[in-house]
Parts: sequence; structure tokens; C-alpha cells
Amino acid sequence: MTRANEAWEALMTSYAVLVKRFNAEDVWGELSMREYDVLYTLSKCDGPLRMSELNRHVLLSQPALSRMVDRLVDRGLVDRCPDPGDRRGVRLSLTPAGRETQQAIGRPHARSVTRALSVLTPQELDQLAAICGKLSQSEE
Amino acid sequence: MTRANEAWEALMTSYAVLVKRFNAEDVWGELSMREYDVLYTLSKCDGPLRMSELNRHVLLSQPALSRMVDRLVDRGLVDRCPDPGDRRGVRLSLTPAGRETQQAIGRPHARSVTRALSVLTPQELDQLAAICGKLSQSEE
DNA sequence: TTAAGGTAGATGCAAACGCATAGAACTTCA
DNA sequence: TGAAGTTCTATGCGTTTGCATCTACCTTAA
Repeated sequence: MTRANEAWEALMTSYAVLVKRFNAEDVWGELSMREYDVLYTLSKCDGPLRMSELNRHVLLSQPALSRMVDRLVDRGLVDRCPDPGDRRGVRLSLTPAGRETQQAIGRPHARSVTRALSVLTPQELDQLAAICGKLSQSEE
Repeated sequence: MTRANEAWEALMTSYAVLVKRFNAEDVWGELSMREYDVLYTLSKCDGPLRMSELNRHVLLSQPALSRMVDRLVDRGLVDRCPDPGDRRGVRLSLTPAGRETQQAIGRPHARSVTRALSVLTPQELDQLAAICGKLSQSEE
């Protein structure tokens, strides 16, 4: 077992443990955690996002994301309009209601995240962010 | 945005990026990545595992895991027998075919993991493993 | 001993997922 | 310009998932 494999296993385990813990908290209201993830990603990037761009950040197949966006549009949380520059594509953004929902859930969730990671020192938090950032940006 | 929240977001993103990359690799054969995860977890712990124990390591609801184990038993990869000490429970272990399948997939997969994490220094790998270990072991 | 409460795993069912593929729009290049 | 190849999103379809619930078994304590 190489160091790299141990590190990956540790990352997977901590991800699984934390996702389960967050999922069990009673903050999600009418949204699933995956739906929240979509709203959150849209809230981060102020400009409208392409489906494919959004898909890079969400752990979901392209068709599954397409249908999830369908549902969020139906529920009035997301706005989908054609991209004027590329008529194949769409531009996705939060509606005011979507932004409000994201924030209403995001605030208590952010607090649980802070609580869950409070076992780490500030240095460790920085190291974790830096290392994970390096990982996700590496091309291949 | 606190440091903790930035760190969690970085962890989520790197997890999503790497899972997608691994998933796209052509090493999984007849198994889905989630099924492999179950076989791998069983292969790590030599003794038979309880369903609930296995469930702690796999990002799946209890009913979904129960049925996935069903399928793996049907396919002859996992052995499920009643626990003599607790007749509610079951003891899960790999069959020889299951162990063989796990290893056949595990070897090339471990190589891609090593490749994907090769952007990190040995020190960073150790830090990542240590930090993630700390995260998953913290009770609350 | 037995009733009340808790835990382990299985099952019914609707919702959501992934794979394969379709269709439409861009791009490239002969 | 137009045919071939690529990219972007949507849809058909069978499989898998999660939620709620069930049954069976263990535990506690009266």
C-alpha cells in the first residue's frame, strides 16, 4: 500500500463520514443535499453557468444533472435560458427564490461544517485546502 | 467564508474531480465503482463484517447497501451467513471469486490512484492522510 | 418472566440515476 | 460550401436509490 493509496483512502473515508453526518442534520428542508450542492455552486459563480460547467462541480452524470435542473426550474429555484452565443447551450442561474433557499439552508449548514472541522487547527485547515486544491487542479 | 468552509469545499471538489476521473478509467469491468468499494472494504477487514459496519464505510443508505449485497451474493462475489452470536445480524465476507475480482480491479485502480496523487509531495500525502484521519475519527 | 424499547437487516414503492443514444448546433478542413 | 467530426443538452429505458416501514431479535428493568 503506497502513501498515495493511503491518502486517497483517508480522503474517501473522511468524505463519506462527513457527508453522512451532514446529511443526518435537520437543515435541508425541501432540498436533498445534491440539490443544495447545485444551488450552492450556482450561488458561488455570479454569472450564469453552462450545464457542462456546472456538471464539472457536481458528482452527477450529465443526464441526471439535466433532469435535476429540470426539477429545480419547475420548482422556481433555477432559471434556464438559451445561451445567445451558442444555441446548443443553456445559461443557468438562481432565481431570487433559489438564492433565498440556498442561503436559508447554507447558513446553518455552514455552521455544522465549521463545527465538524473544528477538530483541525487553523494550520491544518489551510494545509487541507491547499492540498485538495492542488489535487483538483492537476490536469492528469 | 471561514477557513473550515473553504477547506470542506476544497475537499468536496477534489473528491468529485478524482472520482469522476477514476470512474472514466476503463478498469472496472463488470463492477460499478460503488460495488468495487464494497468488495474493497470487505477485502481490507479479514474477518467477516456486519452489514452495519460495512455501511459505515460505504456512502449508501442501509436499504441500498442491503440490496447491493443481495446482488453481489447472487453473483457469487460475497458470502452472507447468519451471525451465530446475534441472530438478527449477518456476517459478510468475500468469496474466492470476490477476492479475485477485487484484486483484478484493485491493482490497476491503485496505479491510477498513485498517478492521480503524484502531484503531491510525500510530505503532503502524509499530511493529507493524517488530517483526513483526524476528521473521520472525530466523534462529533 | 415479560412488557417496553432499541437495534439489525429486509422489503414496498416512488423518485432518481446511469448508460446509450438522439438531435441540434458549432467547428474544421477539403 | 458542405461533409465529417465534435460538443452541448435532452430523452428512452432498465436499474438503483432513499424513505418509510416491517419483522425478528436483543436488552433492560419492573
